[in-house]
Amino acid sequence: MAVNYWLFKSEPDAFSIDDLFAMPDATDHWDGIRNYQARNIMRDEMKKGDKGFFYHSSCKVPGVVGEVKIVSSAYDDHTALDPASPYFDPKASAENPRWCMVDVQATKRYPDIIALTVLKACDELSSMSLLKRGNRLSVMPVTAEEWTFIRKLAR
DNA sequence: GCCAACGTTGGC
DNA sequence: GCCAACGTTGGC
Repeated sequence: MAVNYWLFKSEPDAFSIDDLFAMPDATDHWDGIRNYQARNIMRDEMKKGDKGFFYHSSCKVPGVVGEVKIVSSAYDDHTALDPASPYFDPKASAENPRWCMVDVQATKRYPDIIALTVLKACDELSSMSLLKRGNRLSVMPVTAEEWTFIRKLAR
């Protein structure tokens, strides 16, 4: 099956690409997704071997900062069951965990951020999910064309 | 810190 | 099942 491409948003103050690189094997689980659309994407469409951009949001210069590889398919997000976790969901249970996550491994950090303003200026990306008005999904699909084009912007 | 856009909740 | 109220996201 062909490799699919994704974009993972994260607030760098909470979890940046450097934080991911600092983990053993530069790998961590992408927990805390509490949006059904994003969950369904992870659960139903993401698979091991897929690739993704790491995107920094809600910060001084939002944009794509590097690349990750998906190293596991989706499994239960245990943080939903942990009352001490900020991602605790009282409606989740062991029988119905509700939420899931995948494991991602950082593979590349771009020397310079590819800023959102730069992406917006590219006609080639005019239909990209990330740039659609009002889009707030924290995990979203990227087409092969967009993947190739954006990678070329990295130095 | 503001605000537009969107998702979720809960009363009816 | 509708919809108003509320909470969250995220760029600016």
